[in-house]
Amino acid sequence: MPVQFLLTQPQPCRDPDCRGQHAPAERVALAMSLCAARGEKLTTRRRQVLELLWEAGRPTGAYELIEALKLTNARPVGPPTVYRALEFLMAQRLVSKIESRNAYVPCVHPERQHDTLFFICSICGASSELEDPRVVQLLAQDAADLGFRVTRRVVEVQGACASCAPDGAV
Amino acid sequence: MPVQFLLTQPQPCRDPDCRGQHAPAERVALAMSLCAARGEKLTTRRRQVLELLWEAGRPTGAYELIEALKLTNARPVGPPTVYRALEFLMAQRLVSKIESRNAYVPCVHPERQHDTLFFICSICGASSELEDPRVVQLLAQDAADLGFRVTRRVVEVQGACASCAPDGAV
DNA sequence: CTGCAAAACGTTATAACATAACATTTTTGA
DNA sequence: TCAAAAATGTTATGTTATAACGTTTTGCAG
Repeated sequence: MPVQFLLTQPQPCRDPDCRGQHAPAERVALAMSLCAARGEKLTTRRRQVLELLWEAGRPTGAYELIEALKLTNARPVGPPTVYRALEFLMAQRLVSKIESRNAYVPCVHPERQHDTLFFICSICGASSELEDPRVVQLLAQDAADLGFRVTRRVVEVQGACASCAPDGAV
Repeated sequence: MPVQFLLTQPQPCRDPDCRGQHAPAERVALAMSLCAARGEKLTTRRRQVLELLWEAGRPTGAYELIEALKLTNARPVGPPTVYRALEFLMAQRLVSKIESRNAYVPCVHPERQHDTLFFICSICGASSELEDPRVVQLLAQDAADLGFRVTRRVVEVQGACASCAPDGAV
């Protein structure tokens, strides 16, 4: 059983090893404790951004986050504020960027070392996160053959999800 | 022998099955004949863009291409012109976009069905193209498990290439 | 060859994504 | 309590990409 499913939003989590909670509040609570353990500060701004990503349930652009923050904050929030929050959250592995969409998603299991693949539906926009150590292993091997030192993997599979293109459909 | 090397620029091509030519002019000639066979038109503009990508030898941004085209064309060339050329070249599988860099590279073996991986050096900017059917196979399997219909794969490994981080170096 | 329709390309403007530079506020710890 | 460091705010601008529409070129039927 080499593969673990980690659907971003639709609950419940299909990962058989997963014992965690899945509502946004619980996701954020986990993030808080992880940051505390690391001596990092999950400030209000950063927490707001993470909450918005969990609530969105799909890859979300930075400017969508800015608009959302303007609704709940007295003063408007500028792009650098959001980009700095995203930078922090990515450094803490709480969030990943979907490069092929210029959008951001919260990481399902930030407590793990994660080298995840993303399956992104071009129709509904949803993304599924997946861990597959076999892919990581192959890429490591290919990199080694090239004498290449890996720092980051971007694996984004685009297409139509099960809901949008059920079974035999085109 | 499941893996084939396809270095973007440094010649010769390390693919043992490769019998083709590697200079930009020959790359473009191959592209011409492929388009002709498909009933597609590799017009002057499109050819210019493809030539520039081959000459660059590394992932190149659209606005770099625009600047380069201004040097060799009487009238300035606008962004839509270059983006349309890139769109065509990508549809013909003559060019790929490196999503994590917002840059474009020519495809080494456009005559093949290619599902390639890219290894991109963060230091020198060079990219290596690689075919690994095993990775494609694993992603297909993961997609099937999710009921996901694949239309495009983005696999971009970032790090340091052999030249920039030789052997034991950090 | 002519003229029409489709394709390609040009032009202008603007949308979408991201960061540089510097001021202000908040937090931390001596 | 105060100084230094971290975080955030503010303004401006850089970078990447596309919408909308006009013009030129191409393919082809008549």
